[in-house]
Amino acid sequence: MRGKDDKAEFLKGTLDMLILKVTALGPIHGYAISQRIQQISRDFFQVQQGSLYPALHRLEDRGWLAAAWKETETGREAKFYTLTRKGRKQLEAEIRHWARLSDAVALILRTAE
Amino acid sequence: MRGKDDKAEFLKGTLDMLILKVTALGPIHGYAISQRIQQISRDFFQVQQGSLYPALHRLEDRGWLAAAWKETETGREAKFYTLTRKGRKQLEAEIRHWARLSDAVALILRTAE
DNA sequence: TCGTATAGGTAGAACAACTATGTGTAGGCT
DNA sequence: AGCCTACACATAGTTGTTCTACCTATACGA
Repeated sequence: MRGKDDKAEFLKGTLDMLILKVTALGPIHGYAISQRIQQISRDFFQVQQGSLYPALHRLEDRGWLAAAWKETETGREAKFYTLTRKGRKQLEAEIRHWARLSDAVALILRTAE
Repeated sequence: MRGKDDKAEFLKGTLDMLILKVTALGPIHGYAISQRIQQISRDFFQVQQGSLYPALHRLEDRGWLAAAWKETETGREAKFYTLTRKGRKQLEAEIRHWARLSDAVALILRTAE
């Protein structure tokens, strides 16, 4: 069941940016974040729970996300995460960095043999 | 001196692909690989020697690069690395993976707020 | 003679993501 | 009643890449 073709792992460092981006769309709880990332990426990314929750705590510790317990639409308790002002700045910085990085990679991959 | 604006670190996993790509252009020694990557990426990537040599040994161990001591144009002994057939396949796989991954990231970053 | 560039390398720390495992509720199937 | 899946949170321990910091040695120019 695992290892279908490629295992779609994250490049270390991208997960934080993607989580911040998804929370920028509105308050959302952890489990839904992983579903969203999977859906939007058309099943390319599958966020393991052992990656998700440590990442959320990390982002909260850094003051980029704020957490609060609320009820979901299905009546269950869940921790909803909101992007802080600091987190928004961080997200913008990470997006800029990603753009420059992927441009640099493209430059190298584009060099003819 | 370090930490000018962004420190241009590698996303873990990209360095191997970039090294393979540079060796695909022809036999080249380690030190020159790091120069090439820096030049082609317009100084975005700076390959530290503590990243470079472990990576080269890793790639050689996996059979993706073959090494041989030769003389440089300046008359010094250096280890020249050549991409093996297996390494070329690996490079192609990594490029495909990178394309899909950066597409998936773009999908998420593109979602409107 | 001293510093820089070239050329190779290792040791140890940091850190993120993974696998595996745990808790507990709710709902559906047999 | 028993079992499975989905939902929702979480931690422990391992793996692997990259980093900083350090080491050797040659060649060249100031």
